[in-house]
Amino acid sequence: MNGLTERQRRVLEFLRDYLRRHGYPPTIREIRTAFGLRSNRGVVDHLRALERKGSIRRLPGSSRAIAISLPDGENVDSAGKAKAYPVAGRVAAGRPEEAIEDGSETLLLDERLFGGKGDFVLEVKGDSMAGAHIVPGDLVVVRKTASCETGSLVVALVDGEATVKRYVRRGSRVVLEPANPAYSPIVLSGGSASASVLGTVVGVIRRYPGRGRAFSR
Amino acid sequence: MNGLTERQRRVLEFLRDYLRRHGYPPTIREIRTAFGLRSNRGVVDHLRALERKGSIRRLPGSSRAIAISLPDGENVDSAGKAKAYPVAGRVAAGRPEEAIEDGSETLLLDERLFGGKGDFVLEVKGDSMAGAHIVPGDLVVVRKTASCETGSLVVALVDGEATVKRYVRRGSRVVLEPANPAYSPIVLSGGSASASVLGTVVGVIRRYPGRGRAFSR
DNA sequence: TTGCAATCTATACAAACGTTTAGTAGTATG
DNA sequence: CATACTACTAAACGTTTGTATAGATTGCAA
Repeated sequence: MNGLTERQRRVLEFLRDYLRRHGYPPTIREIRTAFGLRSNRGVVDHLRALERKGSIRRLPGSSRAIAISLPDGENVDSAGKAKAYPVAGRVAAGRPEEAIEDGSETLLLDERLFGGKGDFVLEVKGDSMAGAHIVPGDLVVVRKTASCETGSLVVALVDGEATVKRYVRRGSRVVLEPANPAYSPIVLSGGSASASVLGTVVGVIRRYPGRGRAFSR
Repeated sequence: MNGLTERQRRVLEFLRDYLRRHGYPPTIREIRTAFGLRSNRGVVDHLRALERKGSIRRLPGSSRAIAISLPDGENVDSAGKAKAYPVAGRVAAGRPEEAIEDGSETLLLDERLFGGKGDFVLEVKGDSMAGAHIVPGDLVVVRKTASCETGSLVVALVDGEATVKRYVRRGSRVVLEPANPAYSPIVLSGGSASASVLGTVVGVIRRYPGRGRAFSR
């Protein structure tokens, strides 16, 4: 289609990726390293080919001066933005929704980290998920998902309390298992509304005690 | 407002305009010429101010390495500020300092979370710290500290490799212990330079696999 | 077989580029 | 009144970076 060789296509892909991630194009040496080459010349050849075929434009003699035509309506946005996550409250401390409406706080995180819509943050209270390397005090990033995959961590509302559990399908049943043998699993019967899944855990943030940490609840 | 001065606002505007037009950011000398300045220093001051105020991010020492966070109003504001952490590379994959200079990426995190100076981010590779609830793929936030408290987690450079260990003082000796019995502890003899502590782990960020996660290394 | 294009190694060099030090002037802050 | 921040000049420094030269290797087509 483009008349590009496989190798050239890959180099172009790398250029686009780099630009998207960094906001500026790579140097020749960076490209060289990325492809494991030992000489600049290989890269120069590829760039020349790409320019000849119209995929890029270059400003000779100047660093990083590679203009890449991005596909579609993609922006040269790049720099990375922070996204504000509402901090809902403590897991096992009441309905998080209420806490969200309560407004209070938001947490800024790089949108590239989790980058979903309608995500929120909860602080973990109990140690029922220590087996899954989630400990009290951790902040979990929760995504309101319609469905859950088996084995994924979820935040569930059980008897009015929000807790972190592992979501497991056993035949026709759905079981919410803690990762700590000291706790007992919860069976989600189909019709009952005794427990509901609020969302999937997509991330964890842990802060170790120390000076200079201002964010606390 | 962003808290930018009129002059700084114009420089930022120029950066955006240049990027839109060329596809790559300008050099310092190009900015200088555009504003009719006679010294690089004026431009450097503006760029430093813009970076301090969160409008741009830079990769020190490298040409045209200015990442511009675009939409003006949508910037980091309101609740708090985001801080840019350099992503150094992988723990147990070479000297992180080199990786930082290598440039790569930065990660934006709420300054209230860890909020220190000279912090950087590493991706954990091995499972030597699973006992401390740090698993492969986790991002650790590292602070360059002069001294360490006993029992705290540190990133140490051992035989040219960066690894996460627990810092323990045993009488006159300092021992770097893994939290996984499969690995053996390392004794830091006073005079020897076989291992050095890069900094203290002040945070952990874990991302669970899923769609819509763009940030990967 | 010859020839060409693509891909790559190795080495070297000059220009481009970011950074620094030292210093000046204006303005706002407390 | 001192302190701090913005905005700039001037000159110099050291490195990054693109480019060039001289090859080698492979695959494919004339």
